[in-house]
Amino acid sequence: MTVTIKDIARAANVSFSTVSKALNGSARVKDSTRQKILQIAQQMGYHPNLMARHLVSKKSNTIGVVWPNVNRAAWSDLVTIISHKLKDRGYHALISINPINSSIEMFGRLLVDAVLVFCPVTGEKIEPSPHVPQLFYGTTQIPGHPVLNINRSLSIFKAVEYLYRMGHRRITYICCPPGRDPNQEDKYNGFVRALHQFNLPQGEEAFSFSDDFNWEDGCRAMEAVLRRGAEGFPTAVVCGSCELTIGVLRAIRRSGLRVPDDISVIGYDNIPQMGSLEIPVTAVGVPVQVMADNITECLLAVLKEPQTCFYRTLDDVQIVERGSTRAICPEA
Amino acid sequence: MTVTIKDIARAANVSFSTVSKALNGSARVKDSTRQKILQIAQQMGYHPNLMARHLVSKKSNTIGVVWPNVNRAAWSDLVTIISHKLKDRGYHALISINPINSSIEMFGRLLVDAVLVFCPVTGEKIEPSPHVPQLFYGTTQIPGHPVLNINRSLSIFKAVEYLYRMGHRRITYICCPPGRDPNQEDKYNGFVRALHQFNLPQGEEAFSFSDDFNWEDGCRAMEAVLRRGAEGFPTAVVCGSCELTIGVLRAIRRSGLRVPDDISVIGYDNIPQMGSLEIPVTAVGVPVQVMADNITECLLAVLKEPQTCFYRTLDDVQIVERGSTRAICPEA
DNA sequence: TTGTACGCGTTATCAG
DNA sequence: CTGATAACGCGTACAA
Repeated sequence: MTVTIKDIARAANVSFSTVSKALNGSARVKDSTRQKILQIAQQMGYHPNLMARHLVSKKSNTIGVVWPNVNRAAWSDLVTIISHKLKDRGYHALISINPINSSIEMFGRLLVDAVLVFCPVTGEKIEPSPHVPQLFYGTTQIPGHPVLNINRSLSIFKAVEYLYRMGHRRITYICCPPGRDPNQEDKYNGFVRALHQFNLPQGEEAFSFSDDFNWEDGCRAMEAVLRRGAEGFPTAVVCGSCELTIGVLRAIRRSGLRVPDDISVIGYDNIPQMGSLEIPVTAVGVPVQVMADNITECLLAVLKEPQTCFYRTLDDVQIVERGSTRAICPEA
Repeated sequence: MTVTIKDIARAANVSFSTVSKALNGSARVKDSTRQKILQIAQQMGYHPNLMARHLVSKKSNTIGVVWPNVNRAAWSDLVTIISHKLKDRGYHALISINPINSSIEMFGRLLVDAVLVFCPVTGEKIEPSPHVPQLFYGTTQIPGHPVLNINRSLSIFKAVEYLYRMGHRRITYICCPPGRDPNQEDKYNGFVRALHQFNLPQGEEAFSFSDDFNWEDGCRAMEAVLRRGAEGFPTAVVCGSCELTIGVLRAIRRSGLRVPDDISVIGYDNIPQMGSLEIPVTAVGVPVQVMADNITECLLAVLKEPQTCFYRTLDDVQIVERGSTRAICPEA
């Protein structure tokens, strides 16, 4: 059925090892022979059998990407860019959206050259595989393994700083509560740190926690804020994610208020989608392109140096202004 | 480094072929031996090498999914469900978001058991691989290969029918023009057929074509409609995709009109996201779950019968009402 | 320049 | 019940 180098060898009247050499561009083949072999391979529709090749060469030019939740908008761009970049480097990215450990296990068996794991905020405890170099993204330290993360704390801090400089003094943070997972802890800490730094009110009115990360949760959290009445009413809100921002905008619109005239909104997650919401939203965070670059480079580094172990955060936080915030005169 | 059945054999003082049998649950192994082997394998951290296994068994329990555009919301749910369903059937889905032909080629080499190809509306000509069973989804017929598609024409027809029954007589279709690709042709035909069937005005005012499928395109197309003034103004619009619907809603809101009081909106693409837009939108189309079920079954059928060739459309069109349309009194 | 022999990790077939 | 042995398709020393 499938055509192998032996078939080609037979057709070309040479040994199959000569075929192998010719196909792999070894110099030790006469040019005329190579031409003939290449041509025959072509017309017979030869495809190298990756399995067999890998079995002997320990190289598949393939990288496994574990991506447990496809739907998170923030990551679909990221994965796309990374996939392209890897392709430029000669690797083909294979994505699995099955549960983390099952995917790692599968990739381990498949003998991909390396695995990139996008760690979801919630969920199963990660069990690294000893059989393949892995890079983890978006989680806390994993002993013995390289981890890349983004500095969420700094992002949120800069968001508050930005609002503060525009004159805002009553700012509310809308996100999942800090206890939920380390990433939320991190963001929360950044917010609290900023409150201290700029001497802003730190009471209950500075927070509205959502139950989860769906837009409905953001909507509810914002509605709670709007119900607080004049004394607790902020002049600006910081949203902890793109999805939450959608809900926040929706709640504000439904209440009859307008962004940014009545209330300023700034969102976490520096992804293009922030510009496509019902109102384009100014966002803070590490740009997707920067993330993709760093992840790809790290991955290739890990590939070369399988034993490396580090915990590195990306601190290249940037603000993209889209007009969802307004400068105001701070009240005396 | 990696532990193989030979290592286990050595540790257990048996031959490697006995290990293989024990691991694969052959009945021809003494129970005590099996227990011992299993235990040793466990504690040595044995992982079967898929490559080697495949090399001999011609089976990888792996299915390649070619998914060229990750960002299309409609498909992310679909892929997720399919991945889960395949997992239940003992297959692990591997996704590639690289260009179609490159991905097919890669999967062909990797020797996945079958390939599912989501064909993007635009783009490269598809070159099926002779080395692996393939199922194509969402495109026109491909000679010699099984293709599954959805009946877009019927969906759009039913959307118009639905609006007609509610009393609407001036309905505008917002989508990419029919010449663009067969899928748009199909939708367009459904709309035109409905206009005929229900004797509705078929002039220019019944159409507003978008340049592309981004929400901005939908927005512009709807703005064009709104500029037409009273005589060309429809009481309802049919949107050709989820993304376009987002833009249409936005244009309507910006113009100060309200849905459904001033204008009814119905969207194509029966996906949950339609309920999460700024206004929940009534949508028509084959439900994602139905699509996933059919695709999975077809895929497994193709897997068993690699030579099958068919072109089948899914006609199970359903309307999910979300209150974005309003019954009106047709003017005499 | 070309061909031979071997091994990669596994399953399957047969003989013991 | 268990153990040799061949095969899967390929790359690579090494021999010719």
